[in-house]
Amino acid sequence: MKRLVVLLGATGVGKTDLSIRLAQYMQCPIISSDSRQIYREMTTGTAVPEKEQLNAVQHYFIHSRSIFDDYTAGKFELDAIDLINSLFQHYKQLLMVGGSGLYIDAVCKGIDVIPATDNWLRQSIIERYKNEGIESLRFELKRLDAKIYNQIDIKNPQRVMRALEVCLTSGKPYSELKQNFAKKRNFDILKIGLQISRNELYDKINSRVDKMFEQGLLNEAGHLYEHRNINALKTVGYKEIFEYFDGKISLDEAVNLIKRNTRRYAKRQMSWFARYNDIQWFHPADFEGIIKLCNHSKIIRNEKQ
RNA sequence: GGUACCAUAGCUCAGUUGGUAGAGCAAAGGACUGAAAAUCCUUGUGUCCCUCGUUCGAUUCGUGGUGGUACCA
Repeated sequence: MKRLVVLLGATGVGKTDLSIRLAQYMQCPIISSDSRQIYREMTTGTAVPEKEQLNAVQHYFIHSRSIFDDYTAGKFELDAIDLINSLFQHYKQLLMVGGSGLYIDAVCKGIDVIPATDNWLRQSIIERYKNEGIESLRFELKRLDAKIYNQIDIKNPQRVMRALEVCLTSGKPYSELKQNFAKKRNFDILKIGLQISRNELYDKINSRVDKMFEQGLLNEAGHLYEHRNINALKTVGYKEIFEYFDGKISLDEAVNLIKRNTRRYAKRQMSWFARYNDIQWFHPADFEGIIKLCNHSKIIRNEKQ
C-alpha cells in the first residue's frame, strides 16, 4: 500500500522548513495543500517557500493557478488525487504539506460530487442577499430543501447562499447530494501535526508579518489592488492593505490588523485540526521524533529513481 | 506651587437620583463539504485608586491623600 504523509499545523508554526527536510529524507516531492500559495500572483503575503526551498524539492500546487481561475476545494480534490495517483507510480510515499483544513479533507476523505454552479447564478444570489436580505433566501431554501435547512448554520449567509445555489443548479435538494461519506482512498494516510505554545506561535506570527513588509508586501499588494474584489484576494495580509490604500486605516493599523487576523486564522486552524483524532503531534524541532514515527509505520523511504 | 477636571474589565469609556456595574475593542472557546487565510456562532466579577467620615448600606455624597491631564504662575 502506498502512503501519503500529511504535514499540517497552524500558519507560522514551521511547516515549510520542516517539510523540506522531510521531503529530502523521504526522497519525494511535496504536494501543497494551501488554498492561497496556489495562486501565482501572491508570494510574500502567503509565505510561499523560498526560491532555494522550491529548487531543493519539487513542489506541486505552489503558484500553479491564477487568482482569475476561480479555484475551489472541489477542483483541488480532483487535481490532487489525479496527481497523487500518477506520482504513486514512481514513489512509495508522498508528502502533502499545508494548513487549509478543507483542502486537506478534500484529499483525505473527499467531498461530495456536486455539479458546478454557474458564476452568474452565484452573483445573482449575492445580489438578492444584498437587496432582500438573508430572510428571503432562507425562506426559499426551506421550501426547496427543508432537510438541509435544518442541517446548516442558517445564521451564516455564505452557507445559506451555497445551499440555495446547489439546489437551484442541480434541480435537486442539496441534502440528496451531500452524503458526507468518507471516500475510500487507495493509499494510507499518516497525519503529522506541528504544534508549539500559543505565545511562541503568536510571537512568530507577529515577526513574520513585519518581515513580509520588509520584503515588499506593500508593493505586491499594490499591484493587486485593482483586482481586490476577486475571492482569492480576500486574504489576510492583502485585504488590510487594500483598506489602507482606500484611506480607511493608517499603515500602522493595517500592520496590526494583519497580525491580529493572522493570529485569529491560526486559532481557527487549531479548532479545525482539534476535531481530527488521527493526528500525531510533534514540536517542529523534533525532526528525529517525526522520522522515527515514519519509520515505525511500515514504509521507510522511496527507492532511488 | 495654585486652580480646574479625571481615576470603573487587558484598552477606550458609559453608568449607578446611594442598594457592589455594562458597551465597544482586545482576548478566549467553538462550528465548518466547491469563497475556507473565507464565513458564522458563543463567552463580560472587576480591590468601581487609597483613607477616614455621613449612612441601615458608599463605586456613587463629603474630607484628606496618591497618580494623571489641562491651564495659570
